[in-house]
Order: sequence, then C-alpha cells, then structure tokens
Amino acid sequence: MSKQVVPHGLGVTPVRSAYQQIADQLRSLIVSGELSPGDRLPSEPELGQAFGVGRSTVREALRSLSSQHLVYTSRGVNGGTFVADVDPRTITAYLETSLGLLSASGLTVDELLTVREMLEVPAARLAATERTDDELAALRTAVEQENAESGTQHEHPQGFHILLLTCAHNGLLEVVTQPIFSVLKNRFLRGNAPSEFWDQVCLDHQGMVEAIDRRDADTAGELMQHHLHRLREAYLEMDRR
Amino acid sequence: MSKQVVPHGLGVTPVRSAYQQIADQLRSLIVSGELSPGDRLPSEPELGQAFGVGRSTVREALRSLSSQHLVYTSRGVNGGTFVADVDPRTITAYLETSLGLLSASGLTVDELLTVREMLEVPAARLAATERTDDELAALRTAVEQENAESGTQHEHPQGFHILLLTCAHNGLLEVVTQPIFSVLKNRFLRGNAPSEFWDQVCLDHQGMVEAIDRRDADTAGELMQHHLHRLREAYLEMDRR
DNA sequence: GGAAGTTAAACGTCTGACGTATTGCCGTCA
DNA sequence: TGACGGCAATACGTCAGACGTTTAACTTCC
Repeated sequence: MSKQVVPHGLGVTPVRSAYQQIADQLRSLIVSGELSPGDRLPSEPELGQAFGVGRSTVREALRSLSSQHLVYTSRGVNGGTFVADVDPRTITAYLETSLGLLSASGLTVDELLTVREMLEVPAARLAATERTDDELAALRTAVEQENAESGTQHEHPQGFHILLLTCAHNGLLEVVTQPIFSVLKNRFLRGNAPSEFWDQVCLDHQGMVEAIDRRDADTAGELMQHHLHRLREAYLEMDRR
Repeated sequence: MSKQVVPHGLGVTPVRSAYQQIADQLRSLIVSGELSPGDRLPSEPELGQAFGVGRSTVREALRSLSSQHLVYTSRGVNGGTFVADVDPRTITAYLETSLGLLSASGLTVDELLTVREMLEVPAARLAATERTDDELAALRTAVEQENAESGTQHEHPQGFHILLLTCAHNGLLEVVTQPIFSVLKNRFLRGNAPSEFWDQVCLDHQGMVEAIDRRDADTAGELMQHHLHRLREAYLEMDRR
C-alpha cells in the first residue's frame, strides 16, 4: 500500500516530543493566567530539572514560546525568561505574514476585499462619530500629504486608512483590518496604477475627511463604500493582467 | 500615556542573537516565496555549516519557525525540515489564544461585540444568498440539536454560528470571525445564563435558518443584528456581575 | 513475488563546557 | 561622604560530541 504523506503536521503524532510537551504545558500556564505578564520563569537549568530533561530541550521549548511572543528572555544577572504581555502589534504582524502566505495560495482578492468592506465601512462611520479633534487634524495632514505627492510614488496610501481605523477607537478593529489592508496593498500595488487612479483615491479620501469633520456617519460610510468599490474594480483589473 | 520602559522585546537589541538571525533569514526566504511549501531545507548539520553555527543554534531557529507554522519536521530517513503550507485553522488557533490574552487585559467586551457585528451581520446576508442545500440542511440539524438540548448545558452554541460562517464561502471571514466568537464564548459563557436566554437564542437561530432557506438576505441580516444586540445586553449584564 | 530483517539518514535529547551580557557589590580615591 | 571603576556572580547564548529513536529504503530469504 502506498503511504500517503501527511501534508503538514496535522496528522496526530503518536508521541509529542519533549520540547513540544514542555512548550504546551508552559503555554497553558500562561494562557490560563496562572502565570501573569512579568512573572519570571525558573532558570533554564531549573526548568530542565523540574521537567526531567536537558537544558537544550528546555531551550527549544522556550524558543517556541518566545516566537509566539508569549515569553521573552533577557541576559545577565537578574535576567531570565519572563511572561510577556500581549502587544496588539504582535498579532497584527503575525496576521500580516500569515494572510500574505494564504493569499499566495488559496485566498482570493474577492474574499479579501469583501471582508475589508465589512470592516472599513462601519469603521468610517465610527470614525465620524468617535474621532477626536487631534485625530481629525492627523487625517487632514495625511490627505494633504497624499495630494502633495500626487503623480509620484504614493508611498503612503496606508496612512489614511490606518489613521481612520484608529479614529474608530476599537483596538480589535485595528488588529484585524490592518493586515487585510496590508496584504492587498503588498499584493497589488506594484506601482503600476495610472495617475487618474490616484487622483480619484485622493478625492475619495478628501471627501471622507470632510464627512468625518461634520461627524456625518452616513456620508462617511457611503463614501468608503464607493471608494472600496472603485478599488475592487482596479484590483480585479490588475489581477487579470 | 504612561508606558513602561520596555513592554517586551521592542527595545532595539544591539545584536540579534544567532538563532534569531537565522530564523529571520529563513523566514524571509519562505514568505518571499523563494522557498515553496513542500520544499525541504538542508539537514540540521548542513544548515549549521552553511550559517557557520552549531547545530543547537540551528535547532532553536527551526523551533522558532515551526512554532509559527512556517516549517514542520519529520524524522527518519528522508525526514527533515520542510516548508509548511499555511492552514487557515492554524491562523484561527493563533488568533484565538492571542485575542484571549488580549481580552484578559485591555480588550473590552464592547470592542469584541462591535467587530463581531460588523462581520456576522454581512455574513448572515451572504449565507442567505450563497448557501448550498447541503449547508442549509446542516444548519437545520444544528438548530434542531440546540432545541433538543434546551434546558441542559448547551454545549454547542457555536455550531450554528460557525456553520453560518462557512455558508458565506469566504475563508478569510471564517478565519477572523471564529476566534472573536470563541473568545466571547469562553469569557462569558460560564453556564450561568438563564433558561429563557437560551430559548430566545434558539428562536433567533431558527428564524435565521428560515430566512436563509428563502434566500432572504435582508431578513437574515436583520435577525442577526437583533440577535447580536440581545447577546450584547446579556454579555454586558454578565460582565457587570 | 512478498514478507521479514537490516541499514542508514535525519531528527530528538543529553551532557558538559565555555563565551557573553548584565547587575550588584565593594573598595578606592577625590 | 559620594562617585567612579573593577570584580564577581548569575543566567542566557553557543558549541561540540555522543547516543537514542524514528522511518523509509534496501536486502534477503522463503
């Protein structure tokens, strides 16, 4: 019988290796809250003795946890391994690379744009009602900068959208939306968009800023919707080529 | 904005340790696509020689990558380390633990529910238009099961929502919505909800299934909206206690 | 030709050692 | 007295080598 190779680590492995088991145990201590951010784990030799394994094994388990940003280590006396407190930017970064890979195989532009609409249209509405004056000023600055570099590279089209997300005052919204935005940008903005495209983008952004200025949620939402529909067409166009 | 000195690894470290540098280099090879899923990396000793480091160091770098599900290893002859292909479930799992930790410190119920509404209301609309007959049948089954265990534990309230997400036929939507749902559930459903609450939930679900049966997106969306509003009140109520 | 045993490649783990960063102590000196 | 500078201790970082374990391929024998 021909053995089918498991695509990746999903098939249940008969025995989990020692470093995995140790990582699992420590992880569950952390996510369950038995270990709080800032807590210091025993030193590597102590952990090794506690689990009955060598230091190499402990270190591999710790590397595993630290790459998930659950712990971090520092050297020197009073150094050691500490439980990390979660940073939303960590999650954003992970999502960005993961979704980037997914989009390279399996994830369609349409799916990305659909979810982006679900999030950014309400975000624009929220921004209109929740924004502070400082944030409004920052939005204006971003749009002006976009206008200034009209015709050139447009290096920072993300400025506006990300600022708008912060205006909504919802950390989770930022965390999930920003990676989607980045993936779309990285995948399809290879600098080969016509100049009129960017002019229209600037106009859209400007209109939204004014609606947000007036705290006009309905208009802001509608403008975002139209804006994203235009983007969809442009992206699909680029995708065909 | 009182912030601690260095929350965690963000302060620039003068020198990145060897295993981090190696992990970084390999990671960028993978995300840039120079290494494709299924490709086999050189053996650990070979990598060590190539990078000019010891095998332990290479292994720590590989552990780092494997915990991010970028590579997986298998033993035996013809074993080795291979570039993994991304599995959406991996992302879902990571998001679930990360958001769980975030919700333990900093993320409010309100934020979670707001984003959930943004995603699930359109999802219900999509489900109504995009569902297949098989999926509709599965939804019916889930609701019937809920009704059957009315008054008992309600172990599987997630069945309905997750099935509904799959009906939308948008992988990204599933990936981001499911963790939000799970976090809310784990955090607030400690089995201390009154029986009438569950009865109402079942009614809501049933109404949605019927709307989805008729491919009535407007009604499905509205029902989901009302459903989530009711949940919001219930969650906030529980949160106060 | 098929089943059972052998082999070899690669990962998994351990041990011990040495390097290096960091901190705190402590003594010296102005 | 107080500040500066060096020493020591601690804990992570890295290396080298050895041995165990897993697994697929090869070999042998019936």
